[in-house]
Amino acid sequence: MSEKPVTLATLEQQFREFLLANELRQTRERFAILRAVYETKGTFTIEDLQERLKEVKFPVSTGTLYNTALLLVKANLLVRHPFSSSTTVFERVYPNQPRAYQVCNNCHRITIIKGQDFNNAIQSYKPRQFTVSHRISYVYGICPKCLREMRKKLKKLQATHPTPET
Amino acid sequence: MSEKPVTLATLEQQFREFLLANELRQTRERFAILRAVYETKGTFTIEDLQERLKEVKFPVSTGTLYNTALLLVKANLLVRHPFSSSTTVFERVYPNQPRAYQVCNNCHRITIIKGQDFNNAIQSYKPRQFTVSHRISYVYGICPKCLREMRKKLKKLQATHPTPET
DNA sequence: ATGTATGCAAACCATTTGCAATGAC
DNA sequence: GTCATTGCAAATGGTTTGCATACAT
Repeated sequence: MSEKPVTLATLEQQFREFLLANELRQTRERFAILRAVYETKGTFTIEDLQERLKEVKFPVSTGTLYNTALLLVKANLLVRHPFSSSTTVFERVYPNQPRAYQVCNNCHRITIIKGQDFNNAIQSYKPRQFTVSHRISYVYGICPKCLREMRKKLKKLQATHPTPET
Repeated sequence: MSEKPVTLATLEQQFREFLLANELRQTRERFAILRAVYETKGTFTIEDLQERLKEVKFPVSTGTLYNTALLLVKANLLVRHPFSSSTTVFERVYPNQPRAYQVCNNCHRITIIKGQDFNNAIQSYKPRQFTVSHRISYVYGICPKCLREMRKKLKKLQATHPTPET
């Protein structure tokens, strides 16, 4: 399957086409932000991005960052994750390889699922009418560590208030 | 496969066990909120929930709503969606049937994917070590309507600034 | 030249927090 | 009776907005 690790040039081209199609301008800021997104491994917040851009000597204002993040999401180059409640968590899109995240609802630890079989299964869905850009899956549950802790607590409590059944 | 439409009683039981295991109290508010979540079809915000609870004559304060929403997420009874930027969008968990959403990044229209084949594919992933509660997938892309509009615009622009290639 | 995008700082509003009062245990 | 939970209202801070300036077209 298509599995080549997308280059920055490809993403820039994609962004350029998007801007063109929507009659938006190709500014230095927008491409600097795209590059920063591309170069950031893993998830990040707007604040992280702003810091990164300062580091590479291309500081961008907060307003512009929010505005551009919105554009990048529309251009299918950036995803918003459902993690955290206060600050929005973003991550760049990996068009060729669908991503799956395992999320522990108790400790909020997040793991990227590697298994190719799972990813292939997700890839297999081909909707009519809808032009797919990328796919993201979340598997929610409890991680082993938290499960152990919860069981321990439950046992302790059952010792205090024993139930008639078993 | 397991496909029975979960009853409120089951969810209450699950919540009760969660509260017990975490040494949290079983208050009227918490169960009223669980019921409101259960009875709300589709996605909703905290504000929506608060309105709903007012309607059923069980008004709950904002702080409590946020607090309980967090607990319900931890208890695997509620999911947070990655939609919208300002207000968080929630939806109740459907433990037996994995959910998939088709999201248009341009107009933000969201469709629930029905196809059983896709859902079965997602179900097939069985991680070792991790206790799965539920699975959610998002297929991002462009809906037919937006695609048509973008193509129209592109064509119009190409007429104005013709490129040498084709 | 024209008008959109940026920077800056103020405004907004969803979410969080603190404290006194309530109610689960 | 004890202490977590609630309600209320104020504080917080992520996100949005408005306007003058810069720059892509």
